[in-house]
Amino acid sequence: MKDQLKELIESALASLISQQSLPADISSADVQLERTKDRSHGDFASNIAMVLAKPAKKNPRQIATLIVDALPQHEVIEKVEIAGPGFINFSLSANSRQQVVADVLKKAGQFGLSQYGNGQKVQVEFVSANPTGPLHVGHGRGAAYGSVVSSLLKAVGFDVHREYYVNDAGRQMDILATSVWLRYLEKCGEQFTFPSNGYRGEYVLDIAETLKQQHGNTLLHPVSLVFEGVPADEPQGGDKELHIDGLTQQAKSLLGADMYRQLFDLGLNAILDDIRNDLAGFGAEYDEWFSERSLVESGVVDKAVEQLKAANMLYQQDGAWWFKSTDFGDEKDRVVVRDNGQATYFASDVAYHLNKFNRGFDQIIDIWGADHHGYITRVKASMEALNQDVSKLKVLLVQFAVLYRGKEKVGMSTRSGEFVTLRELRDEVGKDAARFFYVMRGADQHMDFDLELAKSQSNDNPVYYVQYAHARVCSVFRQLAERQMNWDEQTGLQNLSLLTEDHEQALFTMLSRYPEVVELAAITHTPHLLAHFLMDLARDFHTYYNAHQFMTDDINLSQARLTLITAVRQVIANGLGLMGVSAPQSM
RNA sequence: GCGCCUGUAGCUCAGUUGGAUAGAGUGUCGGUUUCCGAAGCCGAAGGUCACAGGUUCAAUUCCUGUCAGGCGCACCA
Repeated sequence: MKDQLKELIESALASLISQQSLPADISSADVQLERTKDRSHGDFASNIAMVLAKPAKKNPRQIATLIVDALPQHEVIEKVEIAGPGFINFSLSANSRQQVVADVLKKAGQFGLSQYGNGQKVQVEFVSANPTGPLHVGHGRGAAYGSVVSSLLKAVGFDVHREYYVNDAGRQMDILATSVWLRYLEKCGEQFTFPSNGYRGEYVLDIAETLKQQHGNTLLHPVSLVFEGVPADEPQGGDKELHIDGLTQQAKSLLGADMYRQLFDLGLNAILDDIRNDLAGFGAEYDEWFSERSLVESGVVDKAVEQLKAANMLYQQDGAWWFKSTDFGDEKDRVVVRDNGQATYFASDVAYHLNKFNRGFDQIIDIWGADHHGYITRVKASMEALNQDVSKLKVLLVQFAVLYRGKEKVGMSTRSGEFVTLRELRDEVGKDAARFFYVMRGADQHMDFDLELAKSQSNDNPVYYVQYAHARVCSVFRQLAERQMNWDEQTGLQNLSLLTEDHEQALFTMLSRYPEVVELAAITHTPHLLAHFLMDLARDFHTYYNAHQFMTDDINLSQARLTLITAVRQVIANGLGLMGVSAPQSM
């Protein structure tokens, strides 16, 4: 519809240019056509006359008149008006406004999908939380956002590959493994002070219990031996980092490399399974779980470092290898290999991103928590240094949701184990409400998440409002059956012209906007537009419901109305589907 | 100190990538049910779009500065 109008304007411009009424260097990209906010301004408005005022050296209303006169006749247009400073307002014909209902019913679940992306390959990486503990509500926003962005891109024709980067290498995982072992020692009856920097969550005890069931007391070493030569912990006037690293060394040497690896994997797999499970239950599906350890152990990380060296992008200082990221606008250079020979987290990130580029994606989207924004520059710098096309890489930041319990702010710390898990949120609020709530706000908006409110299941939560609209249509059809009546789609479609009420016209407009909203939300990575659209559509439906009877004495009118609300139900279902929220028949 | 994000109704947030009279939910106040689900609907009140400049036909939107809040600034992940 919009495209049709645009073509008409372009052909008007072309004929004006050929008549030399307008200068020739006007590009069709200048043609902007927008939905009007106000019904009295018609359906679409173009500001083209005002944009052209300067280059054409004519006043906008004069240009608008020229364009309107040159506009070809077409059945979709009911009326064209020039208004305000030079807007050209288009009103669509009743016939073309109704057309959308037939379109919705015909395409059903496919309505709103498009081929905009043309099959381009897009990789979307999201959540990627360290497998050192269960996901908490902070990860929930990234999970909801990432999965809806993926669905939207898929809906508009991109070939989407969703990925979770598993940080299963590195020091944090060693600390987890060490924590598990120490809890195991406690279960074996040993007594000592748990390291201040260890993982203290309940889940560590569970894994330790599994370890004990599998291995009995065979991994038991006396505490005196375990703590022998280990630097003091912070509360004892020492350094907590050196303390925990010392304990990790003890674990490795006392248990041996093979046994330590078993212990390590037990913890890793237990937590990773939990995360997988959790995300699946939250409606966040993945195509691939990409292991950092696989990059390290297959030498890909070392290779990436070598490539940087070969490109003359590294230098050695104080025993470490530094990447010249300042050459690419970073505020300081970054260490890639530490003086102890260990590669940094950044090194594997370079390798991982290089791997993404090598896999041939047209677009690479990283969705990170806002606390990682400092990494954007250095990661992009490394790809630039390795001659990759950095414009393919987009990093989308998701701001933090500050948790409240009523008026009270909820503190969060993974180490101390005092946090609200995503699973807890799901159990109490439900997947639907949680997802809708998270995605309802722009990702760059710092949002307040009130757990009390989300748990309350009150109508403060807009997801019920939208779902209720869907259920309400279903209810109408149940009522229809009870009255021994039925719905005839053909009769309905043939009588759409009877739907002349303002409420009905408003719904036509809303339905035809849906594909535009999906496309815009997809390409600008802003799923909250879809959430807001659904709330608006639901409100328009509820208003309509209250104002008019669907089952009237006039059979043709009734059939037309039933056809309209069936289309409304379909679009709500499609929209909720993209958001990963269910569309219940009754509530 | 530097960087990123944010500042819009009492509160939570939209604002179609510069457009016409700045919107919704919630809260407050008032109305609404012989009728398809009242988880609904209708109305009222509520604004210096943080502040000050600049860019142009037009600025909540873009630029600069100031103020305020969040988050980062490791040879941690």
